[in-house]
Amino acid sequence: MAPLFHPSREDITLAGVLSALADPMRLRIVKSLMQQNDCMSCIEAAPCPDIPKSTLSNHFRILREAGLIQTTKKGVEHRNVVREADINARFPKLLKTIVGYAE
Amino acid sequence: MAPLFHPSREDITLAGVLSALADPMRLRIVKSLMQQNDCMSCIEAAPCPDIPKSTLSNHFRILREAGLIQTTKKGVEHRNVVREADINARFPKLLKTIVGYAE
DNA sequence: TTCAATTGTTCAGAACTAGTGAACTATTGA
DNA sequence: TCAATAGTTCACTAGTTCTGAACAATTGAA
Repeated sequence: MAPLFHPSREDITLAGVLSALADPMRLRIVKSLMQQNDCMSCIEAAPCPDIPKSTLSNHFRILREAGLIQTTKKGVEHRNVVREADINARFPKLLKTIVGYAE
Repeated sequence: MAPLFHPSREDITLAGVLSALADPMRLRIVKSLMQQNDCMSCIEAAPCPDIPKSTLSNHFRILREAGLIQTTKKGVEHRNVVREADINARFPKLLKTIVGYAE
């Protein structure tokens, strides 16, 4: 399987971050990942259980390619964590401000 | 002609604001409107002169419907201004943080 | 080893959205 | 009355998103 793509810190763009977070489901995923202070599988981080997994997989790909999350394979599941340091280095306070308004 | 639609302050959503600002052209429009401290016509606020006017009109509609700008007719042109007070009331610091990172 | 269960990706088609030229409306000034 | 200007609306095309189905990888049990 092709390795999962993650942009380097410098390649994280404002437009990419904003459009990734503009989707309510993705914003809730990021919020729960940040609250967890730990890695979560895609299913654990999903905001509700009845989302088709192809849809969920797509949302995680968008978050990953925007540079918002880091995904590593661990056994059968993918562990996800928010790249807070990278986002904060690039756009200080942006992530906290936006996620703070997430329901 | 139908009057231009503007959402009330309470109807401004985070997702609407983020997806409106996720487009680089719209973000630049908002930034130049904020720097101007005055109303601007659509053409004045456009980031470059060769944008088709239907495209420009569409971007202004999206900004308007997201609650980011207030548009009023004045003679032959439309004067636009950012609804800073409304956005700040709804999502304090959000606008300034995002626009601060606009190129 | 083999098989089933679990987690997630990829593919393809349907539904939706965005960009744009052309036609249109409204206002102004000559 | 006519031309010029500023925007909107329409229709078409191109591209994106959502989703079910098929697939791949890992694990644990028989």
